[in-house]
Amino acid sequence: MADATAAGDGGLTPAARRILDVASELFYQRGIRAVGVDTIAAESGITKRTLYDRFGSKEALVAAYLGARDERWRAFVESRIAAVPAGSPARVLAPFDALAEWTAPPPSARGCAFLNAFGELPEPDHPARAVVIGEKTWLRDRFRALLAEAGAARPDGLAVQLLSLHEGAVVAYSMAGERGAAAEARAAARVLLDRAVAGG
Amino acid sequence: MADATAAGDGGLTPAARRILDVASELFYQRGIRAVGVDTIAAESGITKRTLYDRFGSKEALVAAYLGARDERWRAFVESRIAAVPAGSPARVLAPFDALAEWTAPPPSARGCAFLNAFGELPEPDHPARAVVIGEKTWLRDRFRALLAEAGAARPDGLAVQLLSLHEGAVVAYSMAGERGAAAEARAAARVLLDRAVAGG
DNA sequence: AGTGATGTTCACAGATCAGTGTAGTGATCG
DNA sequence: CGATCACTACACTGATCTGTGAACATCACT
Repeated sequence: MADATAAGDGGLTPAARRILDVASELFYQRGIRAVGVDTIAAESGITKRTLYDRFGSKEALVAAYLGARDERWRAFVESRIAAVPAGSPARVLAPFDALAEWTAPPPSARGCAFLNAFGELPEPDHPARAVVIGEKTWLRDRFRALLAEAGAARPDGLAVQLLSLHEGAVVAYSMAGERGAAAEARAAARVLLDRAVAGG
Repeated sequence: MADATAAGDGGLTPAARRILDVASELFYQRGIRAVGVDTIAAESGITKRTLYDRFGSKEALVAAYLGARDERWRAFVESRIAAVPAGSPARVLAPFDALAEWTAPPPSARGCAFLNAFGELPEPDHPARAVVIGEKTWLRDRFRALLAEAGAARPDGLAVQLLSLHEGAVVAYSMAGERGAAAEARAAARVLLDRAVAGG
């Protein structure tokens, strides 16, 4: 049971964990194509042989990086949704609270990892593509469900509007340096939501 | 006066023009780092020597690509702004009309070239970075000016909201496959605008 | 005829890329 | 004991990367 190689770490061996951690940071900060496997191996203090024994290819490592990030982000958003009492229309705005928290302290200025990966990996069959597309469609569907729950009018269209506000706020934050973008997006979302709930 | 090497083509020689056209298409479709100068030279039927004689470096070619695209895009937006009579609050929405037109026919699905470049080129001193950041800040400032012109309340904050809606619509379109994202974003922007002009 | 700009051809440098082959170490488990 | 697993060490392949050097052709203009 107290298996050192698995359990509690997503089934990753210690070396695989280090590789994934280091690769995640490097991919995010410098870009995916800009980081070579030699660099990842060197920075994580693990041999390239082990990297390939654990992940199989750079493509698969990239997919693992984005998959793990996706999982963390979804859990974070869900926690902020759960923090708002069910039945309250403000639940719809919870993803904006999560975003505000995420953009609060460090001006990392590297923006959305999924967006960056999307721009860098146009190959339709790249294993990471499904992950990045899944992340955006998940958020849209999440908005849609929350809107339906709140009894908002036209939940499909409004979900697209809220998704746009959310994604655009990340862009405004990272590219235009708008530190208050998440708060502004939330305020705009509230206006749209109020209208749709009150029956405008 | 009838100088064949300059005039009417941004001062580009015929070979430079071909290189820039081919490189622009390849950079946009496949990503900047994914396209080598050898490929650009081969596909444009021009030698690598000429490429370096005209542009100096790949970095500079990338900057030229984004600079030209920025210029075209700004002119396109300005033309749509000019199409709305001055004094009409709907002028503020003109960039959304431009976006709707741009996302209308082909599901190119490669999204915003500036966003993609931003994700791919984190180096702070890359000559293309100023261009991509300039594009986003320009649009924000344009929104701000149009809002001030329309007498909207809180033009600074609203400009960030409209910028977010605009940029997010591109993301929703390219990544989540939302073909109606531009129209939805425009509708949301109108709600926000009406409120700010009527004095909500 | 002379000059300068434009472009070609082709070889080459030096680095970096993803990925593999082989051999060996130490620990754990049945 | 023997097998398996996780990992190291290290050399190596073949491709691709950005960028350069040198010699030559073509054309326009003066």
